[in-house]
Amino acid sequence: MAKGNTNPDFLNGVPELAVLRVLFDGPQHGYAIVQSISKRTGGTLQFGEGSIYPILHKLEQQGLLMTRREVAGGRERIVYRLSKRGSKQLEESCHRWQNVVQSVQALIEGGDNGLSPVVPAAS
Amino acid sequence: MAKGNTNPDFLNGVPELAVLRVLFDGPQHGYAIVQSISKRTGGTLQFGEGSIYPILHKLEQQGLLMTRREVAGGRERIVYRLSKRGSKQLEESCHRWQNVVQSVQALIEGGDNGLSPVVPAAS
DNA sequence: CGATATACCTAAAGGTTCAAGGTAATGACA
DNA sequence: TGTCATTACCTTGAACCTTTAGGTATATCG
Repeated sequence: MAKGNTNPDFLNGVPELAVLRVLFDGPQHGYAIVQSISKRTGGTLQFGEGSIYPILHKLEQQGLLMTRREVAGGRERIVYRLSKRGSKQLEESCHRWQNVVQSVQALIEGGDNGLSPVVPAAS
Repeated sequence: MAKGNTNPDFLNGVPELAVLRVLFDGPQHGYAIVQSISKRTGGTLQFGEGSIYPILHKLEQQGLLMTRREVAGGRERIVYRLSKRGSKQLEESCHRWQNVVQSVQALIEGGDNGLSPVVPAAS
């Protein structure tokens, strides 16, 4: 049954970053966030609701998101909006992300240029 | 305790990739691998031995690494070398990594410009 | 009414990484 | 000789995150 393949490739912390980023462009409710992410990445990044909602709740608890109840068409929806601290966190997360990308890139590409090989054998 | 906050997030599957990449440049033993990674990334990526050894064992079990016992200075060391399948896996991992990077980048940068919405504004 | 899409939420499961410890052998030093 | 620091290898326990797969409820359309 549930194959439970958890953290697939290199996505870790990415859903959280995605949520923050999407909300940066304007308030949305959970269901819409899920689809915005998919839409924005051309379907490459598809996080299910089961991944997003827990994050939404966590971020709200941390004060990074504000919520507001809205009624649209008789349906109640919870609209999430980025707080000031949320914006800050987004910036920080982006920064860390770039940092990781750079490091990994250096690792991948930084093959045999310049660096001296590990030859301790002297004595 | 807890997973601490030493290393930022976004590192999932990265240690594995790092191990494969480092070994691509030549056989090494575990301890050296740990330090090679740190050295190559200028200390940005520092995975402890507790992270690396389990990966080493897993990769060996999967046939991606070959081992050879060596005796250097009376000490026995286990030297790991990339297998053919390991090389293939490295290439594939790099590819997936680039893929994720692209997607996230699109998400971060692709605010509301450029991409055509799904609804091409009829009438 | 029944089916579908929207909207929200939770539980169980599984894999990953981390910190922190443990064991040994060597070489240096006094 | 004894001890210290370093190298090398290994294991454990906890905590974390994401996913799958459900569960609930309302509105709209045929």
